[in-house]
Amino acid sequence: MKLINRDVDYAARALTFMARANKPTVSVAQMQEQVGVSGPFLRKIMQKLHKAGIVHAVKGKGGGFAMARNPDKVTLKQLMEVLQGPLRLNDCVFGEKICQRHAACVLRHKIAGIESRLLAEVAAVTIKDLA
Amino acid sequence: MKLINRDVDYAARALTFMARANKPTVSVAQMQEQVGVSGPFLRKIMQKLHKAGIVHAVKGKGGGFAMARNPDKVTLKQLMEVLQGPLRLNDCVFGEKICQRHAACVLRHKIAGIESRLLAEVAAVTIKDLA
DNA sequence: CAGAATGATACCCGCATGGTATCATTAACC
DNA sequence: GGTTAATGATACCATGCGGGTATCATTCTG
Ligand code: FES
Ligand code: FES
Repeated sequence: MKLINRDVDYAARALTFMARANKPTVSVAQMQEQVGVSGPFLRKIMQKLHKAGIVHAVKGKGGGFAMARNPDKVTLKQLMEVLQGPLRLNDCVFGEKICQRHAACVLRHKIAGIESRLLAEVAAVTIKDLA
Repeated sequence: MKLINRDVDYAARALTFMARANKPTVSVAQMQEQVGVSGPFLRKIMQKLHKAGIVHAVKGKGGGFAMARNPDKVTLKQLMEVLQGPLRLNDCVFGEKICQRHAACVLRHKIAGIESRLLAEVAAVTIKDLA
């Protein structure tokens, strides 16, 4: 089981790079070597971050990306939500509709507790912490 | 992201069923309806639990499975380890060999902390709790 | 207008997950 | 001893998805 996937991992590195760079904009070309991933792939990730409002983008020559908020306002949890969907550990293997046990299911209850504590932990990690 | 997969889910239900049944052995045929899964599939799971020493098995007519330990000695963590491998949240996306940053990587550090706390939580949930 | 950058999308591929089928083995019961 | 009911072992299949590439459109600078 992986807590984070590659998208999140690369995003975290790209953002820490940007946070340290302290330039108005950083292009994918400038980041890709440090981050260790191909250009097109990193672009796709950055585009998602852009749509989510975590970075803003400047098109055209001399353009690139820049953080839209302070590094201590971007959490690992946010990246996970944007790049791999909301964290739902306690997904019932059956659809909720089908499963009659859903409300009473003890296992699901236990896992829900674990999930909420885990969420608090990933929400506490910010880009600033990583940079 | 799923914390547990179907195997673990079904195993948990089958074991709680067995814990409540309080019979010398329980056959797959007796469990499959309650657990809500096809016979062959449940058998495969039970066989893994058997290899892992969590249940013991009695072959032949009138046979079946029984818990090898007390329900409060079987944890969710054990089931996860047996049925979906050890929990390693902080798997580096690169191989450890390749990745120079590995030792220093702050993200990996943070995740390692989260992982150890999560492990403690799943180790605290036992079949007895579910039954 | 040319070139450098992102935006949007479509496609591809390998593999883990989830599930089925088949045959072998063992034990109970008549 | 033969039949039947159970597990043991294994091989097979299928589908989704994570991870990655390719392509074209758009926008800005100079
Ligand atoms: S089985 Fe659906 S919630 Fe427990
Ligand atoms: S990138 Fe390999 S450990 Fe951080």
